[in-house]
Amino acid sequence: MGKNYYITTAISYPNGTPHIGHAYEFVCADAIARFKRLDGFNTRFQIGTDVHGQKMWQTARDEGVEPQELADRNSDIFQDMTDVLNVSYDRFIRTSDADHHRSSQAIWKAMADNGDIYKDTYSGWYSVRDEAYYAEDETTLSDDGERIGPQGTPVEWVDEESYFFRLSAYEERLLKLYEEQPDFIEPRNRRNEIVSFVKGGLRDLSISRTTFDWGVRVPGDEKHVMYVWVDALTNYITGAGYPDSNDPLWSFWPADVHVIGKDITRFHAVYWPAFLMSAGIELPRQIFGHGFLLNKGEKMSKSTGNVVDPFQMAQTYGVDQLRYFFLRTIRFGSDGSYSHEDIVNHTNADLANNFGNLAQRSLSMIFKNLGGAVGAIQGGEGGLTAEDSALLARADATLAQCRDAINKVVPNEALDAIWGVLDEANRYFDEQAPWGLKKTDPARMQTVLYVTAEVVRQVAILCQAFLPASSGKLLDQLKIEPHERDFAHLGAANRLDPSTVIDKPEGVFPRYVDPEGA
RNA sequence: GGGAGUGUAGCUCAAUGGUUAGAGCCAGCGGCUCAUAACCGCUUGGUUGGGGGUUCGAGUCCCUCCACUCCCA
Repeated sequence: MGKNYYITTAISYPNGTPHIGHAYEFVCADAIARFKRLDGFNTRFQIGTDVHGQKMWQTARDEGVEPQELADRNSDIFQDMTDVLNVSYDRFIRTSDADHHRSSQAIWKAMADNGDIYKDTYSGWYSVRDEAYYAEDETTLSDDGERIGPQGTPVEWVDEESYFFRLSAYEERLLKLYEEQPDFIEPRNRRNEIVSFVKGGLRDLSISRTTFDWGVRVPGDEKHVMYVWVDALTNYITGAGYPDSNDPLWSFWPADVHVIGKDITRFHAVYWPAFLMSAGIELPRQIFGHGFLLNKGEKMSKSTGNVVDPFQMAQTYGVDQLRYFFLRTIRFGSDGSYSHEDIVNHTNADLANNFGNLAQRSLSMIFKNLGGAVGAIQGGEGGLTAEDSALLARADATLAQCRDAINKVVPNEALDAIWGVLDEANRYFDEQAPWGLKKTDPARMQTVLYVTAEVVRQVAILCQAFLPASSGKLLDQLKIEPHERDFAHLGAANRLDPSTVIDKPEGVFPRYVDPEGA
């Protein structure tokens, strides 16, 4: 096994059902996880739900069910969605899991032992919906006399005993972290925001509540439950076996990257490293805050009714088609826009016409003219023309380009590189015109078909990270054994086996056609 | 109010201060017939948000204005 690689998404708050933004995050993280796995890393990928907090408690109460019941029901839907989207998680954690309670209590104790937790009285305005406290001057009175916070959500006065975390003591250490490890927060502009936030001064953080009991109990003081973010963030080390340093999973910590939405960067880039420093635990290597998906350039919200159901989208366009759209057309880290037209255009132009058709036209010729037998390159490697060699060299070089892109957490650039190969392969196929060679030089035709099939093989292997189901089907058609599908089988050292005999090929990327009357 | 960004072709986006600002999609023309109405070639398309400045040279740096986004208050 190769080096360890640990990647996580944020854990979703299952107060409602998943929306397309969740799907986007899961798919992008999955592409990276799959890529690392194929590239020989001993990879662990965690995803899950954050089921605690006052909001869940209240929603459950409103529905007349137990919080656990609500948590289970909605977490199931989130987990279903990750399965539908072919997301290859190793663990789907739920913060109600027993080991997670143990882990959260352990980190609490570690922080307390370090003298960073003290009990005091908290007085102030609290927004249940934001899970956040606000100062008086951050709130306003709405027209109907209700006090609302800066996000426009109602706040209520609370005056309760609470434990506090000495966040103020970590200001300098955090700034030092951002400076010494400039890629701790990516992309850059979010790093700048966090730096200026911390420079503005940090206040101690209220980290427990007594007004409800849905959460992880504070060790030694049962009437308190932990502030939801304390236990939520801890999920990342729970998944690595914390606090049991003998657990084999502990070798995965520190995580290589936490993939999160840009809205929760502060929790991950300020609170989380402070908690870990306090508890004496290594810090994750990187926090990557991705952008939001906009519907035709507009924010999605329940009030405008433009919220799209990811299950429905997967059904309509196909899972790999949806994954492709997310991964190719949006630079991870920037906001992205989607529309029906955009998705259809990319599905047809890139998947069906470019990749799908290249596979189909080359494999069909092999099936029809060679009885499915791929055959060897005529004359061995020395029999290759300059055009053949150039195309193969380009395909061979693609893995390195993809690695660069994945290490920068920009999958779209990996796909740009792959599609560059496909463009060239279509051009090559056209210029070589094997259908003309059929009569004039059948041996040459066979070499052209071999070279093209080899490029299709390499592209399909690379694409497994992004389009797992379709790529798998293509590799099936090429009779590539499961153990020959990782990245170690790319490049000149492992060409397509000349003894391969394929069956009648079938297209793996259908064109999207709008239903009649739509 | 303070701070950080963004603004480039109809659309989505590229361009260490350095030839004539590029690519994909869309559109138009031509070619091909292996293939999924697919593929290949060519073409149209730009006052780089406006104005000013620095420079031999500015999409890029500076000032200012406009529009939008985000963070903080």
